[in-house]
Amino acid sequence: MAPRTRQSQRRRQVLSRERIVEAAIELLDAAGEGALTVRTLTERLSTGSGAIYHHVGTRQELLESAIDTVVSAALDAVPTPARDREGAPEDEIRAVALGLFDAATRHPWLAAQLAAQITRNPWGPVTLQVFERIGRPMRALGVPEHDWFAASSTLVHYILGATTQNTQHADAAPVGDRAEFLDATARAWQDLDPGDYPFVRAVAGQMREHDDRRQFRTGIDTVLKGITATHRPRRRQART
Amino acid sequence: MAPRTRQSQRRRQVLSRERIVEAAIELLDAAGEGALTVRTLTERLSTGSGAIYHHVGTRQELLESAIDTVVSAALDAVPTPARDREGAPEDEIRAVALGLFDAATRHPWLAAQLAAQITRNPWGPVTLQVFERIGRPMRALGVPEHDWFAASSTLVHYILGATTQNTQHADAAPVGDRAEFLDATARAWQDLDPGDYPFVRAVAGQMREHDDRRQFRTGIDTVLKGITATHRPRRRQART
DNA sequence: ACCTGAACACCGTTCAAGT
DNA sequence: ACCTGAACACCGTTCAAGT
Repeated sequence: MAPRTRQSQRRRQVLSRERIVEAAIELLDAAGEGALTVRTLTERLSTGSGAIYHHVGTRQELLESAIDTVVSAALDAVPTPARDREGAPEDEIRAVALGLFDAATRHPWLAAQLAAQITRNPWGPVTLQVFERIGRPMRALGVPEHDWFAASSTLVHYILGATTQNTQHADAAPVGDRAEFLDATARAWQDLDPGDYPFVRAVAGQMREHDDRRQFRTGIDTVLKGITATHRPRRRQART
Repeated sequence: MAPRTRQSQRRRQVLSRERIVEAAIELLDAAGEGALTVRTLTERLSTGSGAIYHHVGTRQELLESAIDTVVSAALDAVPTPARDREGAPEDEIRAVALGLFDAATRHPWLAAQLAAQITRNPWGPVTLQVFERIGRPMRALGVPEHDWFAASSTLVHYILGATTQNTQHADAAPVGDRAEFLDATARAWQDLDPGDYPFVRAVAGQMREHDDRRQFRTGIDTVLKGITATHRPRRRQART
């Protein structure tokens, strides 16, 4: 029916690195890291494996591109405040951190992959971007220049650890039964030997009722407070 | 030469779950996660693959046992203080955290695997142990009971994030050239566009000279300070 | 019960060959 | 330049068969 001039369109456009990365993200979102396979990719894009390697280099590299794409989009969506207003630095750090947290929630594979990739290449483009967006507002927090790297590292490490821990189990479970999962865990905790695990037993109830995102927010606030308390000590510090 | 009565000894004892886990840890230590293969394991233990599956269930399970073994050993090596002495809770939390950090340094595969496994099964035996050892002293920090779970989570998340980020790249690089690696990274950072990455550029020098372990320690102190500052506010909190 | 090792169904990656 | 798809060298896991 349609004229022949745009024939390439029905056959799913031309292949390109972007289209491959896009398809990879869809596969990852649908079923986790294990679902990203060169063969699945060739089916979805109806090509041969060679075509993919022509554009992409390696599966690992493709995964990195997927991470980079998602993280960049998340960070770009966080607005940069116009000028340093009242209490602005804390607000921006919170916004960046929550932007990452929410991206990890939307893409359940992200946190684990991000953590793994950062260990593999600690200073790749993704880490760089995260550091820049966290570090820039941090400077307005009263931290002396020689502590900038340490303070921003602490924030970034907390963000990475918390998102990894909180975002859903990578491949397993149909996502919906989170409440059920927390409930089962809480019950298991309550059944622990009180001699061996008094603390875990005591917090089982809090664990069941906690809200991941809310807790992440208060965690960020705790770290921010630690940074400002260290560098703006009010009067002398209490001894004993 | 030796009498026949102990024939089993030369042929590397009998196979057991413990011996398999032990061999797995050796393989991991020697060459990272990729080196742990059922086939390599059968060669090292001179058996068939079926023998391994008879004892172990699955490769994933074996990996979890390896993690559990190493983490348990690290935590057990940290002494529990006799009674709550002066400033003891902070000291114990620091000791536990550093125990984990040092274990991750000795076993370069550990941090990444720990992070991955915790995402897979957030409340498995490993997480449980870590939480218990961190949470117990934390109670003496002045945190009200309804915040116990949140405060201990913040600590644990920071510990996991920082060890993951700081412990060497999993499989790559012969470990030795860390200084060289930091140097190359610092140079790359200094060459970044100052318009795009002013912060990262500014801290490149600090990055090169930083000491991972020392920085981890100050990170823990920052989080601890954040916790105590939140829950023991001196006078009223400064507004604006 | 404990072990053997061939066989199965998958991987990622390469490469001669086509257009 | 871009793509095809068979082939290669690996995986984890199973299972009939042995002791």
